Parts: sequence; structure tokens; C-alpha cells
Amino acid sequence: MPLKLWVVLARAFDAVEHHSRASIARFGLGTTEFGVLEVLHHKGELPVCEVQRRILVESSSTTYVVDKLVKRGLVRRRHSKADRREVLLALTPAGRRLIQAIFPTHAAAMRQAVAALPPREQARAVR
Amino acid sequence: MPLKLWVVLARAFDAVEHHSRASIARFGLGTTEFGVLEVLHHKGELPVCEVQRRILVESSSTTYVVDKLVKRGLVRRRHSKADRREVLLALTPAGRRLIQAIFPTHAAAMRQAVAALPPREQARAVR
DNA sequence: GGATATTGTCTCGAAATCGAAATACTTTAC
DNA sequence: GTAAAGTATTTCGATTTCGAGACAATATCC
Repeated sequence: MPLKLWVVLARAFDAVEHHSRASIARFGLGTTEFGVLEVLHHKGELPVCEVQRRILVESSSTTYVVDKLVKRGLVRRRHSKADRREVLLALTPAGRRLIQAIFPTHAAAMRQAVAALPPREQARAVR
Repeated sequence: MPLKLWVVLARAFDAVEHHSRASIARFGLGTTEFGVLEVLHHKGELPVCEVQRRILVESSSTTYVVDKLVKRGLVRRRHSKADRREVLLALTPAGRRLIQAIFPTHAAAMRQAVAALPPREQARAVR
């Protein structure tokens, strides 16, 4: 019954994401904005397309979200010299400070959310 | 590493959902619209709040989606006599015909999408 | 080397979703 | 029985996301 399993996973996933969203919202960020900051924090400077692949939204949404982060001074854009189609993204000092402040709290909230799942589904998923 | 696991699951889930969305879109329905039809198909007449709990969106979104389905003649609304706050939803004959036509194809697409996952993650998730 | 496909980014308009608050009904607690 | 709290649904405005397509740069194929 892969479909049944999928429904169970979907519900669990949605519940955790709900917590995640709430946890992030307290810092004035949306899920996708957080995703961009997080990936830049962990991987360093990356082209837009690479960020997009990792945060799982369409390219137009990526542009939209990056625009907002740039306006807020958390991220900067820079043209690549190697491939002039690419736009490289990186955290500004302010962006780095913010993600460093947020990440531990968020990770803790996520762990707690996963832990709060019904034990049976938790066991299933973790295995 | 529950967080790491969660990222892996999230990616798998997103990939499958992408297929699901495409599969449903061919019939001119969105994911949420399909969800409403599906739950009414399987459970019969239900109040809005019950449908909402099962499809995992906010109540205002539920109203929006049900409006569209009613306009298309796939679902009907009816006031409950037992609790006059409730609005009961049910498929119309046209709605029933549509979901019956779509469901097998969609289920097959979902199975295929799950099967297309990298075998390692598939094994993890299924276990 | 030049035509053709492919890739990376962005623009634009439409659609989906949310969140807060309004309304109506029901349940609870005194 | 009435006040207070809770539940069900909707309305409204704002935000987020998508999808199609435009455009530029690069890669591929002959």
C-alpha cells in the first residue's frame, strides 16, 4: 500500500512543516526565505539555479524571494565571471548574523516537532 | 540525525508531489481541489471542517476551493439540521463521475512516482 | 565556424494560500 | 437560564507561488 504510506507521511510532514513555519515566522521570515539563507549559510556563495534546486521552488519564486532578501540587506547578488548567465548569491554580514542567531532555535523547534509525532509514525519514518 | 533524515524525506516528498500535481493538472484540477473530491468520494457527505482537517489547508482556503467546485457543478453544499453551523458537502453525480474517472490514473501515477525515487530513499521511506 | 539546442535568470499575470477578523450557532459553567 | 467560551464557516486583503514566455549566454553537433 504505497499510497497509504504516502498519506501518513504527508500528514506527518505537514505537521512538522507547520511548526517549522511558526518557528521561522517569529523572526519575520517565510519558509522559503529561510531556506535561501540556510543554504547560503551552509554552502557559501552559490548561483541562483543551485539555490533553487535545493529549496525546491520554481525559478520565478526564487527570484521573488531573493529580491526581498536583497532589499532587506541580507543577501547580495554578483555576476559570475566564469559563466555570465549566472548570478551568484551570498550572505551579507547582516544575513550571516541573522541566520546564525536563528538556526539553533529553529533546529531545536524542528527536533521537538519531529519528537511530537505519534510514536508509531515517528518510528516508521526514522527507520 | 533526525533533521538530516527530514531533509531527505522532504525532497522525496516534494518530488512525488510534483508528479502528483502534474498528473492531476491534466484533468483541470488543482491538488487541493482533487483532495476535496477524493475525500468526499471515499467518506461520503462531510461537513466542511471535517474535509478541512483531512486535506490540510486553512479553513479560508477550503472555502475558496469548495466555491470553485460548486461553481463547476462537482460538489453541492447543504445545511446540517443537527448542527446549524455546519455546511455539509457531497459530490454531485458529475463530481462522482469525474473522480471515478480520474482516481485510477492518478493512483497509478503516484505509484510510478514513488517507484521512481532513488532506491535507497525509497527503501528508507517504505520501511 | 555556424546553426541549434540547452541553460540561467528574470518579467508578468494569474492562481493558490494564508491570517485576522466577522458572524452565527452551540456548549459549558455557573 | 444566562454569560462566557468554544466551534463552524465565511469574507477580505495581503502574500506567496506558480507557469509561460522573453532574453542572454553557453554548449553541442554537423
